Amino acid sequence: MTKALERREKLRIALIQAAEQMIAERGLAGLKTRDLAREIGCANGAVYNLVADLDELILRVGSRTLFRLDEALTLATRAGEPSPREALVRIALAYCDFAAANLQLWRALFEHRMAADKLVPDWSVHDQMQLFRHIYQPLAALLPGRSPEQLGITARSLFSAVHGMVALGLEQKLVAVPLPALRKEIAGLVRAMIDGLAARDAKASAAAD
Amino acid sequence: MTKALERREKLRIALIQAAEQMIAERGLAGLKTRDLAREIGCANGAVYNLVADLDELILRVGSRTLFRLDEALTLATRAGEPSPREALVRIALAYCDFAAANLQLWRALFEHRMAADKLVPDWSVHDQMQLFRHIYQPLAALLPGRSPEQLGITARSLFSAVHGMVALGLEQKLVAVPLPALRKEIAGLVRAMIDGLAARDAKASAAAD
DNA sequence: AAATAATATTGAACGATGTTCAAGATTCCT
DNA sequence: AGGAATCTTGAACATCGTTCAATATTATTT
Repeated sequence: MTKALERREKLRIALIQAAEQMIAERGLAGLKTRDLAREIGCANGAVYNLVADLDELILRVGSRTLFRLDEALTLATRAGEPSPREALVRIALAYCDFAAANLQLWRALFEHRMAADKLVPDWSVHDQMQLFRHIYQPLAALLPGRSPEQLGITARSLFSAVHGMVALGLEQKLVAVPLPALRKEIAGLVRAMIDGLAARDAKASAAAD
Repeated sequence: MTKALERREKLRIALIQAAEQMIAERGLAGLKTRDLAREIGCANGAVYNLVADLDELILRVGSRTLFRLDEALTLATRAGEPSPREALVRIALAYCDFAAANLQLWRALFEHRMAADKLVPDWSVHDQMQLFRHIYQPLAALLPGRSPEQLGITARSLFSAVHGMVALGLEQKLVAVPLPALRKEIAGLVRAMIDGLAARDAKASAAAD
């Protein structure tokens, strides 16, 4: 009972890789079971032996994308000894760069929507939370007066704000903005947000004396 | 040659309204030509006498949504005489409230993606630009040192940042955050961004003396 | 007002798609 | 080696958006 399972596992991996490549090349809407089957050399029905449905396959690709994104964000603050403020700027720019370099795969993370009745499996939800931790530590250094809960919320807000700038900035619909200009804007607004938050906390802490 | 055209025009309007209601109730993916045809009382093929394809229909609904959103943002700063800073906060909260109250229609604005070859018609692109103008005026009052071009870019960045917070905040995927908490977060981060931007500009202008 | 031309509407049909499942091929255990 | 268990297959199904020849309706002409 090993030969069959080995083959299955190899095919499973090939399937996920083929799906990743297909999304990267043709977008989430370009992912077709028959093309996938032809690509990995099996019947189209066989896809459903490897994966429950397309939703799971998309989530599996999303998991890989999130992992690579996590690596990119980790790498962003490795070089030198950036201040917490500059670390946050670097993370934001790394997020922007990753999205630009992996446009379709990054879009798929947010475009995909499960059927209303089915719910996202645990392993997928868990992946998504990990991103905020990159922001959490520098933010904690910058805003020492805040509780862990407050910091978690603020970290998510900061991430969301940068995500919005990247999302609308990379959208062709609105005025196409060149990538360097977008990076400059992101860096500027991140610094402004941080300064504004720190000033507010400093004032609150002074008033408490 | 008037009887036929009148009927057509009435049906066209009914079609767009039916599509709007259907998206609001079942989401963009729940929009089906056969259901629309049954709803407005015509053959499913007749939909293509009223509208080129589903893309156009979705854009027409989007146009209506953008118009209502514009109204909501206009209304936000009408009452009282808010300072520019508070006007921007109100606009951001109005955006959040509109998105929450029109969740599916608001999502459709950003979920929809044209086929790669076809391009968005002019009348639809034009609509989208108008939103930034609400932000432009208060921002110009707060950052007097900036050129119109700089203000336009910053206005778009501010809008994008708020959009990101609303988009990820209303997403069920991530930790579901209650609406009042989201509104508080948005107000806080908008104030922080404005303060940070103003402080930066003030410092630059002082250095120029 | 009747006949004819022009136009609009219809709904069956097409091609694509995700998904299922009985039949056939393969693998595993004794 | 042979039978049981399992896996793979690809044809079939349901559902889409979209098209188009046939039909019904409206407009124009005599």
